[in-house]
Parts: sequence; structure tokens; C-alpha cells
Amino acid sequence: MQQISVLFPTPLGCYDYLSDTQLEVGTFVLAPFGKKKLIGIVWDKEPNTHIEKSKIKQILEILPFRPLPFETIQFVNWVSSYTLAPLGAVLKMALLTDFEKISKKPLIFQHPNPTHISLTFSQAQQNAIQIMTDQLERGFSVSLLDGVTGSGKTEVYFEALAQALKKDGQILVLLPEITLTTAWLERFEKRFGVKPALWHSGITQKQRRDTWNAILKGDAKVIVGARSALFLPYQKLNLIIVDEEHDSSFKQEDGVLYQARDMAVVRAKIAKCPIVLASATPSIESYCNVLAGKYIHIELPERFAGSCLPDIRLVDMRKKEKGPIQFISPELQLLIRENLHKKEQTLLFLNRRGYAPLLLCRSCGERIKCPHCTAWLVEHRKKNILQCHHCGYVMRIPKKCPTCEQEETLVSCGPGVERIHEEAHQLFPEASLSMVTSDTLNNPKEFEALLEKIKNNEIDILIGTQILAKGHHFSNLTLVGVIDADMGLSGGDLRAGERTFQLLHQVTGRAGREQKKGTAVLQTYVPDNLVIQSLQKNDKNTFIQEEIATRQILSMPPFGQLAAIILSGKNEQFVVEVGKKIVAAAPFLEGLDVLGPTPAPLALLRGKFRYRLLIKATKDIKLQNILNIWLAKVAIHSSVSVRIDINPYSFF
DNA sequence: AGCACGCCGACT
DNA sequence: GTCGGCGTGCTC
Repeated sequence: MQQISVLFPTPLGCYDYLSDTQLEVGTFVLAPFGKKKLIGIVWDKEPNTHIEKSKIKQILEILPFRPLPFETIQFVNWVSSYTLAPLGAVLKMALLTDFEKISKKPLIFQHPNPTHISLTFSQAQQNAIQIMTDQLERGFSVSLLDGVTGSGKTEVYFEALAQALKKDGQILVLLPEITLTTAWLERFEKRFGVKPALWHSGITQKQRRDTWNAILKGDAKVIVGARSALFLPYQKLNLIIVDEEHDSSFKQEDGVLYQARDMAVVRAKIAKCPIVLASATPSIESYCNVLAGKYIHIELPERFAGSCLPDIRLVDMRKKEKGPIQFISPELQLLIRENLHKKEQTLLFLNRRGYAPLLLCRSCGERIKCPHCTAWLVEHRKKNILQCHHCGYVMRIPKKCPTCEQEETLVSCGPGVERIHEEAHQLFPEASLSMVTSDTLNNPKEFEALLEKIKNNEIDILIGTQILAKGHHFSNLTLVGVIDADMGLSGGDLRAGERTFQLLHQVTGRAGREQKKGTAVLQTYVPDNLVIQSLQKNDKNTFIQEEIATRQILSMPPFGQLAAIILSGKNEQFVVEVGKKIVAAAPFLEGLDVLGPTPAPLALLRGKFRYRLLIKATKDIKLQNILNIWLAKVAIHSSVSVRIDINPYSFF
């Protein structure tokens, strides 16, 4: 009889069992756990000698899968020790929930053909391709592929991918969920003749099982997915590509808190293969790694010097004339009118869903809040509802103020896209408008139909949120109006400037392509702000240098470490108590600062009170070790949940 | 996470 | 007297 360690996909650690045969690490087993039978994995851990022999149960069954690859096991171990999430919670991301339904007949994934078509490249592009393909023979390395829109970034990494395909093994491409569109997939299919294996939140359970199984068997060669694809059971990885590496959606914000771009680098290290991080606006972190000599910097210049870049104009909203509120400035109106005459398209961008972010009572000053969160309810006039964008709470728009009960006193404050749509319609009644947000798009088909309409010039003015900014090229779109360029700059977020720069660079980049010069308008109240100035001058370098310098002075990431301890629970008093206890138990250590507890910006979310502690540490401190020892000493009331966010992005 | 046990309030 | 609320503790 052997005693072995088994890990289940539950938020716990390893448990020991007895088996009459020697089982290889990675073996899938069925074992009794409490009152249930669970599928678990024989884990890479010494059995626990302190456990009472009578407690140890027998394995029930050995399941007929090939073992979970050892690299996946190493990766799960690494992610768990880095994020401090329970080992089993990380394993859960690598497994299916319905193994029993895996079909006996495995689905055939056709191999992409590296020589399906061949393209010609500029000298700069050839150099970039050469550098990346050279890395394929050298084990682990990180390359930052830094190329503006129109530099042929995708085509260039496709060539590296083609070279990697010639070796055996698998290739993983990570994309932000929003970029995983038919447009990207069509480009892939055009280049390689077949579709890649897909992994994202939208695929069906059956597709999930087939794909997972094909990856475990090594049958799926190229896997394109959102961040969760990182945890799939690859047999052998040849190359990892992370496109739009700066995109903040790579940071998972619930469950296990991890940064998929950073974990992808770790995964490549384990696989001893190269990784390419690609972006038109790379993250500060990646630039710092280039400066530190850790990443290879591959720069791609624009193919058509200067012509892709729009002319960016600032509209100073502080000088706005008196009169009825207009969110579209006269300057922007003029440009739209010109564009309508030229029969060219305009995009009005505002990253805010709904009609107005807040409903205010003129009589008593009441602002209508969500009953479950510390947030205003957003007015969605078309649906006649008020909605909480944090928990989904919905109510009808009331006729009278819920507090003072006076009628007709509620006024909408601030703009959302619906309101911009309304204003644009009043200003340009003859134009054909279309508003695009995650609310108006019900399914991918509808989205495709809309893209088709845009292509066919059936729409003059598009009004939309982020959803329009990413991954789509419209050849007749020559004017972009950013309604509120300052949005997102406030809030004291560490990455606010960087994120705004990246988003607005991308959005303004939608104006004009190839032969048609575009124009972008930034409506701003802070025209002298560094982000706004850098965008206007198209001066990425000054912005990055300043941003890096600021972070260095403040010892902020990547020059220092941050961790958030997030406490939540239904009983506010218990939550605060736990917070105070944690602070009281904090170790006195040079270079370690503990801030808080403070109520989180959304102090009440989904009916739970939330408090946060922020831990600042110098780079030399082993933060995870410290946190483990520290938190183990604190008696935590079981109704309070404690979560750790290593290197937090959101301060909510 | 799930699940059971167990101890207090308000109902047929 | 029971039903059920959730606080507490356990799963090899």
C-alpha cells in the first residue's frame, strides 16, 4: 500500500490517499472526499506523515486519461505560490468540470499549414521575423514586439508562428477576449488555411471538452484563447504569443487573481520556449524589462511613414460657451458636418454605457444609489431602467423622487453613449447613426451584421464604447471624436495615465488608414496634462519616460511591490475587526509599509462590506513568504473572506 | 467551496 | 414543542 498526495479542483490543498499500485504524478483518480466522490490528480508532493492512519481512505478508481503533463503541475504550483491562491483553486482552472462526458471519438483538429500562402515583407519586418525565429532554437526568451497599428504586427508574429509550426509541439496565442473576433480568425485562416483551436468564455461545453482533450493528447497544434487558455494541459509548448500585451483585461479580477501576461512568461520559462509580447502601446512593465535587459525589444516602424497617424486636435472644454449643455463641442460638430459632406464616417467615443451615470433630484439633492453597492445607478433611458454596473441590480426609472416623493424633479447628470446618440441625432437628423455598446449587442451575429453595414457605408456616425475601439479597421472612418478624454485619468489609480494613453491611442488610431489621413478630436478639461499632450504630439517616448521616472521615484511597480488584502463579509463590524487584527500582527520590517484598513471605493458590493489593506514592499522582500507567515498568525472570523491580490491593478 | 452539526428565535 | 437561520469546523 502506497500513501500518495491527491489534489482536487476545490479551493483547498492536497489530501492523502492509499493506493495498491504505484501511481505516476499527474494520474487522474477518483477518490472519496467527505460525502462525495471527486476527480483529483496525483500530485507532486511528499505524503504527510503527521496524519492519523485511520483517517486515510483508499483511491476508488484510476481514470483512463494520460497523466496531466508535469509542466502543467509545475505551473499550477508556481501560480499558487505566487498569487497565494489555494493550490486546488489554481488546479481548477486547468481541468474540465465534466470529464465523464468526454466523447470516445476525439475531434480532429486540422494542422495549420505554415506554407499555405507566402507574403512579402519589408526589411524591418524581415528583421523582426528573423529575431523571433532565431529564438525558437534558443529555449526561453521574451521578445517585446512593439509596433504601431499598420506596422503589420500580426503578420509578423504569424511568420514566427509558421516557423514554430515546423517543429512538433504546440503554440499558444493569448488575446484579450474582445479581440477574439471573426476578423482576427479570418486573418489566421487566410494565412494558415485552417482555423485554430479556440478557448474562451463563449465556446460550448462540448467544444470545451473536445479542445481540452485534443490539447492533452497533443493533437491540437495552435490554440488561440483568452487568459484562461494559459492553464490548459499542453504536452509541449514551442512558442507563446501574447497580443495586446498591455491590455488590462489580462489581469483576472475574480477567483484566482493573476496577471495572465506575466504568468505566460512563467509558463514559457517552464516550457523552455520563447514568448512574444506584442502591442502598439506596450505596458510600462514591459518597457522596464526591456531597459533592464530582460526582454528583447523588436520595434516595427509604420509601413507608410506618417500616413497612418491621424491629426490630433484638442478641444479645451473649459472655454465652453454658456447655454444649454452640449456634449459635442462646436469644433467637433463642424468636423462631423464636413465629414458628412465628404461621405466619410465618424466615430464618437465615450467609454460609458447608458444614458447618464447618475440621476439627481433637483428638489432634495438625492442621488439614486444601488441598494447593494456603493455606486450610483446608471440611467438606461432606452430600456427605461436604472442599473447598477457593479452587481447588475435593475429598477424601473421612477416617476418621482424615491426620497422626497416630488414629481418631475429627477435630472440626468453627465453623459453616457445613449445621450451622445440623442444629441448627435438632434444635431445631424439627416445622418444615419448607430450606437454600439455591450448592451446593444446581443450576439456575435448581430455584431457581424453591423460590421458589414459599416463596411458598406450604410452608417455615417458610430457612437460607442471600448467595444468599437479594439481590433476593427474601417477604411472609410476618418474622424474620431473622444467625448471625454479625461475620463479614467482621475481616481488615483497607479495605471490611470498609462491606461488612458493606451485606450485613446487605440481609439484615435481608428481615424484614417493608408491613403486617407484621419482626424481625431480629444475633448478635455485638462489640455496640459501629460497624457493628453503626449497623445496630441504622438509622442509615446516622452510619456513613457516620464511615467517610468514617476514610478521609480514613488517605488511603485515594477520598482517596488504592491499587494492588496481584500476583506469582505456581510457583518461590517467583523470585517473591520479582522482588518485591525491583521494590521496589529504586521511584521516590523525595513521596506514594508502597511496602509489601511480603509473601506474599498465600493465599500458595499453585492451586499458585502469590503475593506482593503495595501502592502507596499521594496523589491528585495519576499512578499509572499512574509504574507503567509503573517496571515497564519491572525485568527480570522470565518464569516470574513480574506483575499490577496499580488500586484493589484484595480483598487476597488 | 460544500456540507453537517449545533445552538437560538418565531411559528402551526 | 418543531422549523430554519447562519456561525463553526471539517474534508486525507
